[in-house]
Amino acid sequence: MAVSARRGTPLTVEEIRSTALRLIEAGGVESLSMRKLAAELDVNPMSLYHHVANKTELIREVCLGNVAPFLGLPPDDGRPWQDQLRALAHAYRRLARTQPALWTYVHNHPEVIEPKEGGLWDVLFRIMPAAGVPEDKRWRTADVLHGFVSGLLLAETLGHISADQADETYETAIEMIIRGLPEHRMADPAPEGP
Amino acid sequence: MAVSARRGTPLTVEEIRSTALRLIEAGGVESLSMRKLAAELDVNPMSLYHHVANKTELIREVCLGNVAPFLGLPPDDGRPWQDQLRALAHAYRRLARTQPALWTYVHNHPEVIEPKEGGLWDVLFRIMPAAGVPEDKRWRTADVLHGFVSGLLLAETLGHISADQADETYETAIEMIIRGLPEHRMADPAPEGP
DNA sequence: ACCTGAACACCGTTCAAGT
DNA sequence: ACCTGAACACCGTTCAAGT
Repeated sequence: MAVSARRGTPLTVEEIRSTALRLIEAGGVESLSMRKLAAELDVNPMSLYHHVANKTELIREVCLGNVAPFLGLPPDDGRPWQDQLRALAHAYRRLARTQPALWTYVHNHPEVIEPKEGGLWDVLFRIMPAAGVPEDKRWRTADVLHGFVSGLLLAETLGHISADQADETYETAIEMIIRGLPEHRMADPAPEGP
Repeated sequence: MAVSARRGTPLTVEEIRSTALRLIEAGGVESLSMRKLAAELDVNPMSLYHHVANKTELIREVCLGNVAPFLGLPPDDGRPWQDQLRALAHAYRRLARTQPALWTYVHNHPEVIEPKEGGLWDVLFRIMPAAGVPEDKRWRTADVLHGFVSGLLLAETLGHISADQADETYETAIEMIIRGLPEHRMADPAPEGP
C-alpha cells in the first residue's frame, strides 16, 4: 500500500513513544521488543526504523520525554529548606510510583538522562547551603541523599516494603534525612547552626 | 562421541556455575546466554540442560552460591552494636565490589535469595534492639537501612560516585546512619504525627 | 547416563525493493 | 517520503535420536 498496511494515518514518533511507554509499564523495559511494538501499532517491524534510530535510542527518548518533565520541580518559593526537600522527595516518589518500570530502568541506567534527572540536582544544590552543608561536601552529600532515597524507592517498587507501610516508611526516612543533614553535616564535627 | 565433544571430563554443575559467574562478571547478567556459556565450555548448548533446569534457575544458583556465603556475617562477638553495624556494612560493600554484576542483579531481583541475603536481616535484627529501636518499628527500620545502603552501593557500582571519594562517601553514610538510628529511633513522620 | 542436531518460536537490524 | 519482505545473526528451549 501507499501509506501503510494499517489505518490511513502514517506513523508518528509521538505515537511510537507513547505506545512504547505503555508496553514498558505493562511488562517492564526488558519485555519491550521492536516486533511487539510494531504489532501493537499494526505496522511492519521495519517501519519503526524510519522514525527511531534503534531500540536503545527509542528507550532513551521515552525516558527523556517522561521522566524529567514529570518531576515537576518544586520552585524556590522561599519556604524553609526542610519543606523544599520534602517536596522534592515527594515529587521523586510520585515519579517512581506513576512509572515504576521506566523509573527502575533509569535507576539502573542513570547515563540515559543528562543533565541529571531534570534538575533534581539543581534543587539539591539549592537546598544544601540552606541546610548548612559546607561547600566542599555538597557533591558527596548529594550522592548520599540520592542513593538513600532511590534505594528506598527501589525497595518499594519491587514490593519489598509492604504496601500499607510504604507511606510511613518513606516519611520516616525523609524525616531522618532532614534531621540528620544539618545536625551531622554528613558526619563532620559540627559547628553551630547557620 | 561417548562422553562429549570436548576434553575427556564430563560437565559438572560446579564448572557450569563458575564459568557462568565469570561471564556474568565480565559482561553483566544480561550478556549471559546459554549458547555463549556452552561455547565457553566447549560443549553443545543443549548439554547444559542436562545439568540445570533453565537459564533462570542457573542464575539463581549462581546467586545463592556466591552472594550469601560471601557476606561472611559478622558474629555476635559482644562488641557495641555500632561496631557490628559497621562490620555488616563493610561486608555488604565488599560483596558489591567483588561481584558487582551479580550484586546488581540481586539488588534488582531480591526474590532470588531466600531467606533474605544470607542472614543479613538476622544481623540487623540482632543489632536494632541494642540500638534502642522499638520492636514495632524494626521491620520498617530494617527496610530503610537496607534501602539506604544498597542505594548508595548501586550508585557506586554504576560509577556514579567518583572512585577517589567512594570510601569516604560510604563511611560518611554509615556514620550518619549510626548516629541517626538511636537518636531518632526512626522517628515517626513529623508532619503526619498521631 | 550423558550428549547431540534439528527444529520452533522468538530477538534486533540491514538492505534492496516496492508505492 | 514512507513502508515492506526477505534475510542474517542471534536468542531459550523441546524433543527425538545417538553412544
